[in-house]
Amino acid sequence: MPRLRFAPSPTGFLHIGSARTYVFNWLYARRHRGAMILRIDDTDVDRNTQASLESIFEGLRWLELEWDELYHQSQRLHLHRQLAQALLERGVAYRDFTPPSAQPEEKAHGAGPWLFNPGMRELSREESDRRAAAGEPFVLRFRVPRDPPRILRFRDLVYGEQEKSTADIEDFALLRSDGTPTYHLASCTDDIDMKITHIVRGQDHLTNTFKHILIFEAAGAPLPEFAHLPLLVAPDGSKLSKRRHGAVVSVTTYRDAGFLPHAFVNFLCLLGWSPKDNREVMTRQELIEAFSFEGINRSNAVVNFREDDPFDPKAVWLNAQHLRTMPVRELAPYVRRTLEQAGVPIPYDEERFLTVIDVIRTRYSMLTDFVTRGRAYFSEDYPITPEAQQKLDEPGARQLLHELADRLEASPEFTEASVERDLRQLAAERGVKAGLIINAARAILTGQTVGPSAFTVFVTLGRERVLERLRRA
RNA sequence: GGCGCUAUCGUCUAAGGGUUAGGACGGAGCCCUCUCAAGGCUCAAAUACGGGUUCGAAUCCCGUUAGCGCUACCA
Repeated sequence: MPRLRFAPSPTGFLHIGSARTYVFNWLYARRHRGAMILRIDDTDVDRNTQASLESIFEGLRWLELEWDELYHQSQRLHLHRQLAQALLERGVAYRDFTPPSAQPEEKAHGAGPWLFNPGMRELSREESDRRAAAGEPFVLRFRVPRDPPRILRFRDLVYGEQEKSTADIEDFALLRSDGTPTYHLASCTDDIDMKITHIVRGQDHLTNTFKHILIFEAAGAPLPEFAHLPLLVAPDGSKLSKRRHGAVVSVTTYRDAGFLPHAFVNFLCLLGWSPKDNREVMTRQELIEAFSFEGINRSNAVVNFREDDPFDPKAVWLNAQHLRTMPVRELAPYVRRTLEQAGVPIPYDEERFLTVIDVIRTRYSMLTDFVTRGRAYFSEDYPITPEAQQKLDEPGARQLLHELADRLEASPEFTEASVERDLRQLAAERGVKAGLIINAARAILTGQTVGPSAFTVFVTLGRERVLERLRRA
């Protein structure tokens, strides 16, 4: 059974790129009936924050992609140290007593890459033990094979055959001088211990993978499959960052803007992945069934936002598609929650509520549209736009609306057909175009000049509210 | 600097030796129409550049350029 993991470090809010990584992991896990593991990689105590941790859970819960197991790396430090100790004992790791941050600028223009600190690889075990026992601080480094170097290879599920010489890999740190594990050590230790079968992560880890292979080998553990994902970038090709690009990179921004979690997931999937059959609007189940690493492409994907419009037009379009086509019964709870949060009343029983949603959702693209553009369908307290005001101010319009109210009240029925008949008859008798009354009616009934068919609006609102509003005109 | 990855319409992508290089979003237009959407139809829009291999290259190879990643006691 496949075991996948998503391992965010709680050093910032949940990033849209991280969310996509989670989605791909989840999709593969579900597709192959595997386990989805959420592991909080909180080994960098200086940068971890509680707010960030909460943002991750909040964001992931909103996506509605549940995980099966949860771990905190900080509670597993003993395992990391255990492996570090074993590697030291076996001689594949060594202590480096060089003080930190000696020459930061020398590296910048240096001719070759830094590989290790001189003298430290050759320290005898006795001297190393003695200095450590004396309390001298050290970092534990991996002794990367050098004489002769080795060619490391693996087959990435997305990027294909990869190889790199150990001559180009520095003796990376395993343990910091305060004894805490670095990312490489902690991550590999846990991946081994949790029996992770597929490591699916950002392409920024592609070259790190060689270090990880070294650790896996040294630990005597079988290699998992690796699949690296192209990165999400800003329109100028730079990587997405909160500082430069603001709220667009945070998943809570999409939630607050009225995206359906499901549509957002759909959008994320389309960034760097394709089912290759031209399908785009897909349900969760369709995504699960269609997902495979072969469909992932290898170049970075641009999230197409702008200063004045923070959302990728395709994301908005996808949201509209889902909003309009998903079973109305599934949509209703989201609409209800959105209205409740905005303090808008819902004067309907469940069935009527569904009908109203079904009528108005055909022109909406965001959940928030229900509280803004759809306000008049729920509340008596709705604004009249200037355009709508104009329709009402047409000569004779108000008088006609009042007359219409009387006729509708007297009419034996109140259906789309009957309302249309009554209205058109009134227009004919008064010698005006039906459009005049229709547009004025929509204006007073909804506060807007745009929306569903006016006759549908009449019936949707119900006779009582219609009469009251027409007479108020 | 070293090592690695990538390059198809503005954006997301399909085509992986033979297609008028396909679809979608966005844009323009037409139809429909009580408005606005939706829907239908149409248009504009791409293989980074230079070499090679081949009867034939977006596709394979080399180079250039550009972007990105790694090169930390961050992850």
